[in-house]
Amino acid sequence: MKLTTRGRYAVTAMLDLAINGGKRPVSLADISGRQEISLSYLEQLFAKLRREQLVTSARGPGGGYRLARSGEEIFVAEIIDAVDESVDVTNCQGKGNCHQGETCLTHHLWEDLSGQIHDFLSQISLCDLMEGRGQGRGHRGAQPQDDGMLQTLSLR
Amino acid sequence: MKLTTRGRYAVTAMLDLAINGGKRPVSLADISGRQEISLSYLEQLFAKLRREQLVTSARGPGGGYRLARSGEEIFVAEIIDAVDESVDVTNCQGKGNCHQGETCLTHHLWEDLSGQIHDFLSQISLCDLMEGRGQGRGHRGAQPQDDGMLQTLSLR
DNA sequence: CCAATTCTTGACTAAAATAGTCGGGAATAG
DNA sequence: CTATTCCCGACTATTTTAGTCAAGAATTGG
Repeated sequence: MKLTTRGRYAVTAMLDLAINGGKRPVSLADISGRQEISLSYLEQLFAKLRREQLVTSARGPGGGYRLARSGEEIFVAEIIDAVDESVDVTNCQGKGNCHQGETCLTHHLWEDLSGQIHDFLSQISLCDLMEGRGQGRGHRGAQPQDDGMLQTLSLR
Repeated sequence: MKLTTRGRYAVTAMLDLAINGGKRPVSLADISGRQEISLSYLEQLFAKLRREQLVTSARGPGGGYRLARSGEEIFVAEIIDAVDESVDVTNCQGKGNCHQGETCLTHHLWEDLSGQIHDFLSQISLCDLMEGRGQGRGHRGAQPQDDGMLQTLSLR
């Protein structure tokens, strides 16, 4: 798992698609204009998103992209995975050249940690983002004093 | 918030410090050897970690670095923040040039999302990582079939 | 005091990733 | 037809990452 501006672009574009995509597909030119992302760069991102079956495309006038599934079924982790190839944690995998197991230990720890972040982002759907809160289906019962999306996540 | 190999290096190094640092400080040369990270690169990272008061240093023979606090009180988010300056989400901040509020909307959403990841990583301490599980103080009661650190995080 | 050790700092470099450009296509709606 | 839009590959500029080098300051052990 990796978290860069590229992933942000992709999430932003998908969110734009979720918001502005009704009956008709949305053209990249539109997204480019609204989100101020270079058109050609969007093309590259959407090539990947399409390969991962997160969007479908339609050519010709009035064409564009639409979400391949409903916003509830598309999760942030999928989007980031599609465009950001994950970091390689591989210094010593398989080769057994890690002396006292130290290197392998920390590698596994990191893998586990990024796995947890991944799981976390797998619970936040585009729909959750649209509704203005990010905690997805791992919900806590709504508190009375909930004030939108800026509360912290509770992990109880 | 940003998540790159650089942050991984820092977490790994801090973990090494937590594991191998008892009474005596640990030299960067040692960490470099164990974790296979270039010494000079470690120096740069530790300069930042020191500035953020996550470690203390001692010069001279037998010198090195030690954690500034106990492992329970140092959280992954702090480490990553110290070395990875966060991404700038700023396309239109303040200037009010975001037309229908669209751009600002997604920017805020992203800020919130990365804020949540930040909060999440703020709950995982070095100690948690050492003990072989990453879920920090937001713990669930230990299940009988818990098998180390590779279980997924439960968000119930 | 001396010498080896270790941190401290800054400047520099190489390699990789990111962001963006360009030009030519192919499909398709009107 | 033709304008629109996706599609694709190659190319480039910029930034970030990772690593190098060199000089210097503090400190410990002998």
